[in-house]
Amino acid sequence: MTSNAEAAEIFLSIADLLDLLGEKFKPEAYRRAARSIESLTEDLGAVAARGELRTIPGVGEAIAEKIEEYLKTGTIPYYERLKHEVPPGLVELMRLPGIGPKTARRFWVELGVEGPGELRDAIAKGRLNGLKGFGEKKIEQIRSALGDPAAAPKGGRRPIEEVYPIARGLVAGLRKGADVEQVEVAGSFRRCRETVGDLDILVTSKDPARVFDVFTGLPLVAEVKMRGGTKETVLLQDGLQVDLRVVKPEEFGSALVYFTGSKDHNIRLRSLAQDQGLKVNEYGVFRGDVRVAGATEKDVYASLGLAWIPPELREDRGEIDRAAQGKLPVLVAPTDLRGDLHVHLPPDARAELVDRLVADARARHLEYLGVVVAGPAPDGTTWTLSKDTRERLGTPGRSSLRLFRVLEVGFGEIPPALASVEHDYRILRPTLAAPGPSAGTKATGPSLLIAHVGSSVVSDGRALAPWLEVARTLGTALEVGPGAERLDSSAARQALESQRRLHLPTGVGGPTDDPTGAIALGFAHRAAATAHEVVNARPAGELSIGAAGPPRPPEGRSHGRRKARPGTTRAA
DNA sequence: GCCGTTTTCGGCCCGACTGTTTTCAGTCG
Repeated sequence: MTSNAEAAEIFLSIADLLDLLGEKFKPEAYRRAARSIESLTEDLGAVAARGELRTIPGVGEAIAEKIEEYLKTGTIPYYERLKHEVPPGLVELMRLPGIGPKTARRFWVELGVEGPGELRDAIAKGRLNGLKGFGEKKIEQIRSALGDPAAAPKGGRRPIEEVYPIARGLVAGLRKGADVEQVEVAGSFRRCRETVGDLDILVTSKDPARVFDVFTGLPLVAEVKMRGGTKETVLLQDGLQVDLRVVKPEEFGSALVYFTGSKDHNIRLRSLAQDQGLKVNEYGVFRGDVRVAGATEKDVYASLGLAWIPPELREDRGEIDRAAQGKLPVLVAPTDLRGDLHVHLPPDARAELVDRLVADARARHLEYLGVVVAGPAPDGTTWTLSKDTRERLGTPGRSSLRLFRVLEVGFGEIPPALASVEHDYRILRPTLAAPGPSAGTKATGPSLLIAHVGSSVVSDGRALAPWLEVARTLGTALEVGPGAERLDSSAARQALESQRRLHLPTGVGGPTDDPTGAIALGFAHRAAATAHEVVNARPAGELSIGAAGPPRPPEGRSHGRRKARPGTTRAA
């Protein structure tokens, strides 16, 4: 069994091992290839079958060859060889905070230390004393990293929906307590990646010291790891690391670009700048010593001849070329959403709850709601909305809000208990088993279907394919957003590539701090979805879920495909 | 190892911070 994720893992491991062997540029080359492979929307095998491995950014002759080996045999001889050269414990050492490849390598070469246990011994025996570059503090730092496994997680990403309320809380705390002008959470959080490793918060303020004081005093903050003049790093109580940076107003835009990333996007921006005789860093865009942009992101991109690029697209997947050509897609905006076809109410919903839902929908200028009137309860039984609730929903007063009745069912026959429930639309909630050949064929009838497919099913590109086929046959849209039952952004991109429309949940009627709607929109942006490709961006009278127009090509490098050099088959 | 529409060789992002340093190396993001 091979997979993109596993291949990416292997290349990351190769990079670590090369680091430990003291290689200079190869590790970064392997990491870049790993990042590209990981963000691929297509199975590596399929790319290889077309002979297009080398169109993947960062994949050249040598790595393409290794991918072929991996696909054929499930392993890479070069990797196996490296593993024999480097003791496995060294990789563990390198993952400890404060120890990088150079330091781990020195322990290995100079002290014969091959892992955490041996390093602990070496420290206890005083073998680090007198070693050049190792003073008391450094040794103590390493000792505590070795003794404290909780200090180890350099990695450990968590789902964005989990981090969302934390980020909001921190921003609110800063706004309330300190004299801050602009505040923005950057990093992969801003790009709305499915998982977030840490938070990067940028602020402008006339009083940085006060900002740090306020921040340190926030209840969520457990420990200050580092504090300088412009930057503070803290650990929250749950272990999440947060970097706070105070920047000057004239630098805010360039800092935001820089810290929003992605890394590959930034690298490409800089090389584009170099071509134009410009230099980009977090302080601005410079021609010589003259700042030509920096205060806003728009200025920064404009100074490079680019349209502003939405954060969710900044992954070096051709967005920079598109921005240069003025061909960026117009992404679906919150104001494009005209309804929400997937709203749940408990069967015994109190009147206030129903009224609040309707009021919230109006406040958001939604034109219609699809309320689930019947469906499966968590205990496996079925439930239907109470008569009271239905009547209350059915009398939206003078508002023009239109209501649809939605039935939520699995694939196949409608259960007898629900057969008599009147409905306008259906939501299909597939079981986690792969759909069979005849799955869903009975689910015809009312015009509009939304599949509620688990991303646990679809996280692997190949597992999604049969679902997309079913969705195509039935003409359903697919719901995108956070949580195990919706498509993540990569699955959403594939759905769009197979001409499916998306449904975006809005969180209407839910708690005000519910991030579902914002994250769903972010995922849709990562998939480069336009309003035309979102079913609930259509007016109530024109709801149709069929194909979203002409097929879109898979994303990739847009700047021409490089031809493989003939006759230069050099090994790594 | 990758990359390039001025390059097939010679670059490879770059700055803050820390600790150990009389000028810098390593880590981190």
